[in-house]
Amino acid sequence: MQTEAKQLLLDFIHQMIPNMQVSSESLRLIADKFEVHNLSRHEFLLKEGKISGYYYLAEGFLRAFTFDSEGNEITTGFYGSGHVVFEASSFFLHRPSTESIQAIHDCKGFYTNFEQLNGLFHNVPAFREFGRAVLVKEFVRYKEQTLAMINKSAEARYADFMESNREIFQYAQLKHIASFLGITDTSLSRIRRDFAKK
Amino acid sequence: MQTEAKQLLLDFIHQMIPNMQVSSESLRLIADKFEVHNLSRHEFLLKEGKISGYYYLAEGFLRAFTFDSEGNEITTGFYGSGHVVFEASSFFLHRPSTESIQAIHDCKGFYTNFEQLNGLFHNVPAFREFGRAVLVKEFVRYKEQTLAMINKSAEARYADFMESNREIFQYAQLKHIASFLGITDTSLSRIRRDFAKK
DNA sequence: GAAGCAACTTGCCATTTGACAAGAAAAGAA
DNA sequence: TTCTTTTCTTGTCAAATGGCAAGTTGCTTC
Repeated sequence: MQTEAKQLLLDFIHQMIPNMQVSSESLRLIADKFEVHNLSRHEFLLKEGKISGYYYLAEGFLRAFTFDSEGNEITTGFYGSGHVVFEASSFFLHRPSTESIQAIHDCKGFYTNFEQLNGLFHNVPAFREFGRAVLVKEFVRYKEQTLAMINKSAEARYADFMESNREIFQYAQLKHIASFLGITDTSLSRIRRDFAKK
Repeated sequence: MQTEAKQLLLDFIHQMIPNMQVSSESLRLIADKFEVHNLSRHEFLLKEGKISGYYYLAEGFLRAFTFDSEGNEITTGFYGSGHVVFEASSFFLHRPSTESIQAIHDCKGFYTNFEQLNGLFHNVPAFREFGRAVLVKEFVRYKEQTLAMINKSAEARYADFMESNREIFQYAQLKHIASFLGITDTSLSRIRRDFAKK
């Protein structure tokens, strides 16, 4: 069902492994193991304490967050269309997640779990390559994000965020962007005031 | 040369993919692509601006660091024996590293680069699985480390670090541990004073 | 061993940052 | 639409944190 909608997923797979031929039989096997999963704004893809699945986000925006030692909600990531979204520790170790992931805009995508994904790795060689490419992409992305927290000032991180995430910036709340940048909403407000002056 | 020394590497590979049979021919291929690489204390495995390789640390201790926007050195990771050490962004994207990696104790290990590793992935199927396992392990490790920075207080992170890294704690300088924990050496000193009181 | 250097601790002070609160603006519900 | 709730901004204030400097300890090197 909804196989035509899954074309988005198959296109994405092809795009992640451009050098590999994938038979239509393999594509069918892959599409079968993902199910259409849409979210409306504020709905959760993953709740703290649950075990993360593997979600290809075809359309919409998501936000991951956790809590600091004083109980403040801290945003750990934003995701736009074209990303595979999962919480690595929870997904690979089958452990309860300390992060939650929530839609900040209506989302369309395709969902699967560890077992199904492992089955595909086993049965569809080209899909292993896809899995590896996703892993590399997300690891690199996460390292760059965390290193920027060290290397750049809050002002610079804010400027970069606005610049390279124009779309997400439209939908995310400022308080969520603030905690993502490692500051409070108060401080972000002051940074924005100073930016506006120039 | 030094093939007998490389047994440590081969043992490690076997341990990372316990369910797979690897022919002795394959093992030879793998061992050939790694070269023995030892470091004395204070020597660099990777310098900022260079492109990261792939290093299996058989013995010794390493420290990764970068600089914040005010020029302070910030330690981003410690590594003990049994770890594969590389800077993900630099290694996978062939880009100059923003981190440096330095020995904090004499090290023995085995080194290779992206091209050699890719060749192995191509020629030795079981090694692909090893590469994937390493990637998962390091990604999970890094996520847990960065989430702990949010979820736990500096005191708790210090207690955890002492508890689960007794060996590294022996060799690492307190100022390096301090920046790893996200605080200054001054603050760590005060935390230690308070810990000692109880 | 002695001298020199680096690491660690501690006190004092300045500054940044966040907490809190009040008001304005925007978004959502009825 | 109007009412209600949430978000955002801005001010004041308090507190945590870091910078700096001095003193001590412990390594290293000659």
